[in-house]
Amino acid sequence: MKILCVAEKPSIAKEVSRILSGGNFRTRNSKNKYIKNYDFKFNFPRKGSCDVTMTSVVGHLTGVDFPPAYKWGNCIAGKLFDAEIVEKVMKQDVFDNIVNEARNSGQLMIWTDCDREGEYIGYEIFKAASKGNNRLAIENIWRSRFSHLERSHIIQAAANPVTLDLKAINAVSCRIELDLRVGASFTRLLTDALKNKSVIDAKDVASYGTCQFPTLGFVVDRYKRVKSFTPEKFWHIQVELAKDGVKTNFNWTKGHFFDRLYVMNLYQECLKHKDGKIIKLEQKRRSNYRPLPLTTVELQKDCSMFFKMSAKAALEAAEKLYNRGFLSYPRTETDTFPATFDFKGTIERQTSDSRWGEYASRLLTNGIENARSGNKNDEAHPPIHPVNYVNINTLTSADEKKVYEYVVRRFLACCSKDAIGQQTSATLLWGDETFTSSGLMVTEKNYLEIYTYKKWESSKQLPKFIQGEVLPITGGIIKEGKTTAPNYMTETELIALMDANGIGTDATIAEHIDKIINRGYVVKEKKKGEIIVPSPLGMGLIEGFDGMDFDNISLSKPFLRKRLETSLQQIVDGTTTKDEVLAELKGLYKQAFSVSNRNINQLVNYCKTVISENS
DNA sequence: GCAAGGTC
Repeated sequence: MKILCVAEKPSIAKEVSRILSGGNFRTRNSKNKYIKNYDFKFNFPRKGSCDVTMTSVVGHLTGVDFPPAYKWGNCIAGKLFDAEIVEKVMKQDVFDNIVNEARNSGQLMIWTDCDREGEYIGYEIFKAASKGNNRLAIENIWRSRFSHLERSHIIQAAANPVTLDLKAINAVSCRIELDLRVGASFTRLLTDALKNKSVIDAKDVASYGTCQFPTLGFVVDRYKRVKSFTPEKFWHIQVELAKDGVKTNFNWTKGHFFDRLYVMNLYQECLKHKDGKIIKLEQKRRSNYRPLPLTTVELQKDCSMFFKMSAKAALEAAEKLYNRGFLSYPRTETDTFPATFDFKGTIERQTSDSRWGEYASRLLTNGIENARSGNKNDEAHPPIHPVNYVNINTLTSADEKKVYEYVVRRFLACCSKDAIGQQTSATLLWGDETFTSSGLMVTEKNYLEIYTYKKWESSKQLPKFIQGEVLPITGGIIKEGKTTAPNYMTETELIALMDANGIGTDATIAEHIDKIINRGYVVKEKKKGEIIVPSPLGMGLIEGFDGMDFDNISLSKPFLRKRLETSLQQIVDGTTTKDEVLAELKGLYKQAFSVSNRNINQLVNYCKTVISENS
């Protein structure tokens, strides 16, 4: 019996082949330069000794589009909500390889990632394989379930296949259809209308996407909050006292008030007392936690914050390092290491480095701390970690140097002890009011020694107060402050917002940000750090849509996309169906489209006004 | 010329 195994990407095909064959496999090339076919023997408990060919695709095999009758210009944009959709092969050479290899195979086994998209890619592989071999039936397809590449886990997965999950496949096909219909119809509507009035160049496209616009919406929303902010004054009491020649400031436990007179009255009462009394002294042990295992989103947030690197550049650098075997797979949502993870071996490979090698050695001698466990798991990939050692001086790209060093330091930090400090705090009673002051002493830096990006330092120490002691107040004043505007959006914050609202995935968040930059909807600006602000066009589009009278929905906010995500999960869980979700969400977007279509001139004129006001 | 999702 011959069994054809197909993974989602070349690296998995190679590694699984190596494990199942015990290293004894033959490699054949395919027409695609990334894809190899591996032949070996393996004993499947259900079939006995089999000839296996293991190969892979490179992500999705097929894409969707409208038939020629619905080409841009051939029909009105609104028609696209109910137009026929055709599937097209995007990578013919990859597709052909599956067709060929399936011809004389008695069994197909899918080894794609254990997530929703992986299930759908499995279905695409099945369809390609059936082209070459019509004896393959979907209900007989083996689907392996594996979440990492540890040997015994892979052997287990090979022995215990399940069937393809049609519910997950339907969920993805629902997403694909909705994104295409909504994206294409709104993009054509916007582009044609804006071009018609010369708001955008003839060569430009004004795209709408279910992820692009909520992303743009976040940026516009923040920008408007900054611009419309009016500071408000507030008042509070601050006290200073001196002991042993050391002056210490105490802060009011009541915080601050916006009513000056009220604060004034309390202050007047305080002033009747010359002395204050230390009524409480406390010593607390403080921990500063080592970081969680690294996900893609965290990597991008940190690289943006620490190195001013765009999310896209960070992911690209990590991908290059992965392709040369230096880092593990860089697209992961998992922040927990598998129980079998080889921490010792991974740390040992870093001991020769001149920057962090000594620390790595010390960890090995003094004991590796168990990494913390987060609560995210994509069931497909482990957290990002260094695989093989590379001296960063030999890397040519500055981004790659930074990303590799960061991943190593982050990993070593994960295996280190938390930082420990002692916090001393004192409470002072002055008249009827209480005030506090505290000092921090970092006693053990631990992970902070290696994770140099983060600062947690000792503050000024408190003098040795004594419980109950009465000390003269050397300064008690009313201080005026004012509320400050929120800051402009940083890329780090934008990534966090998208992640929290389910806009995009670990693999696509960076692309969405990049896209709205390339469309000219937002720009990056240097202003004490890098910020992202909307362009007049981006402002105009969001405010234009927000000004329309939709029925309880918004085209610029993340709610609809989030609702889709929730519905997709319900399809997977079996509590609803693809048809129901499509009917509901397509209906909502279709309504919004017809309102937009009616008011498109208003939107265009509005964009025009905003642009001319800002030029 | 349109989307978002995989991956190289």
